[in-house]
Amino acid sequence: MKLVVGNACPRHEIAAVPEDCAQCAVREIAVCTALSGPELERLRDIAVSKIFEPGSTLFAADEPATMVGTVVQGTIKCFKLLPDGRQQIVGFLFPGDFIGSPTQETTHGFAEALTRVELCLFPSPAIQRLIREMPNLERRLLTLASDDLDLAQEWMLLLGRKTAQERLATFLLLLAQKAKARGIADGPIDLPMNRSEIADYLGLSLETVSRQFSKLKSSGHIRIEHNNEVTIRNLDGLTEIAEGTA
Amino acid sequence: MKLVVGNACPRHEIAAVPEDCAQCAVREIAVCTALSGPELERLRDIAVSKIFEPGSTLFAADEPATMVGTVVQGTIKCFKLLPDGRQQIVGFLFPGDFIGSPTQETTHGFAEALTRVELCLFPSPAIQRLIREMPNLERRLLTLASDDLDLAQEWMLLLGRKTAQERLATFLLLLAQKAKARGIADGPIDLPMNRSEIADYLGLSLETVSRQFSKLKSSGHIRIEHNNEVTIRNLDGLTEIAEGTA
DNA sequence: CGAACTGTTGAATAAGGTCAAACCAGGTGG
DNA sequence: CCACCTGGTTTGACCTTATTCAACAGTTCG
Repeated sequence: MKLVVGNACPRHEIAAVPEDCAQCAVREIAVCTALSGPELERLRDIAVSKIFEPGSTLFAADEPATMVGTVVQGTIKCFKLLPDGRQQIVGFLFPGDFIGSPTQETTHGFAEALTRVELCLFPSPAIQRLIREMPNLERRLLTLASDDLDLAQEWMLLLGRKTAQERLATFLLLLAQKAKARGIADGPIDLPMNRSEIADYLGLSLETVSRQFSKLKSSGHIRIEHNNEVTIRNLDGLTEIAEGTA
Repeated sequence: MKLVVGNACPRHEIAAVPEDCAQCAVREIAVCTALSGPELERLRDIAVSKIFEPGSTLFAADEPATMVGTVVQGTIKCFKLLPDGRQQIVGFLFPGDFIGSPTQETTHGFAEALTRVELCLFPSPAIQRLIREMPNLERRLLTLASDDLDLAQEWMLLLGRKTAQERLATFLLLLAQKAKARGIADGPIDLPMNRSEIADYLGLSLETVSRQFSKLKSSGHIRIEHNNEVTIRNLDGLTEIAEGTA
């Protein structure tokens, strides 16, 4: 596996790259779970590891799509922009998530690192060749795309029809669920994004997000520590709020 | 190709089914464009034609996903519901569009016919077998899923960040664009859905949709006939409104 | 300590929702 | 033929929710 350092990454930040997929932190949950043996080796052979510092841009909209890959470490926000600067975050990506679309020629949105991010990248021409030759890989990508589509549609329901309170509750439950999928034990949920970014994900203003946090806190549904660690104290109650059945 | 009639379809409504894909109205734009010759024949062999009357349900949420297919005629709304009845339409499907996800075991939303709908359906087990054997088909499905995902994210931007006026303008431009893709010449756009359904797609109330129609009408951007035929009189202006640059 | 940042809270405002009445076709039946 | 109904739509008046603007608090870091 080759090692490349992102533009925004100072020399001294280069991380050690695992030679062996078996030791990879996200081996069990990323795209590569679809592969094993020689197929996995072929994928590893085209992989490039790249580090991005917090705040750095992974790609902008309407550029040629040169890379797709797996998030190994850190959190990414994917978003769309309106000409006047209004922003809608369409998804946060965590370790194990796949970034980029292997079928699209150009990017259709922006991606930015919220924390220090390590990516396991696959250059487009190479991955497209592999997809052709490895049906397992293509099936996995189709499954991922379908799941992403379903999540996006669930979010359309949230953005189109839910109240501010319901949106925040849904968001916290989603984070909890995603953390669980990554094998992170119950306990405080880490919020690698700030209030403004949560607002841009939920289609709200940052003040409204803050107010809704306060409400959930004072109603005893959650506890907040250091502004970026949330503990769910009443899962059922929070679920009812999220679904509008409270 | 077998012929099956949907529950809601009285006997006398059975339509003639084309024996030959070459004569199919959506041959040039549907999934099947990825295939030809013997592959196309194999797909046709598992296909089942089914008619749905306006208002009938194609499938509900959280059912086993037994079918996927192509819309041959008519318009479908796909939507999500909240327990209290709030509805978000996540997409309208027109002739040539693909419905259903071949990878998902259960449905994740509802689908309902807005007009008389003719579907060219592929039963799940059979299509999954074909996908395994025909990489062209799988690649096409991956492309479709990626495109759907992008549209869904574009809609998240609309639902999260656009004003009522911008939403309606964007909606009309989308319909015009989709009509064009189906090879329908410029000219009045047909609205097979009512104001309430447009509202449920745009995350608005039906009254707000109506008011925004009136505004676009009196500002000369559009003309409306019979409440369901819209002519765009100022494409550039409408585009500027849709993007928030007006 | 003070600057810069992020988050919280309050007051005023605006956008869109809700409720209700009027409108306008397209049918139905006297 | 025309009055009447009916469903969808439009329009108006009022209300609610979330936004905007603004002040303030808590942290972090030089």
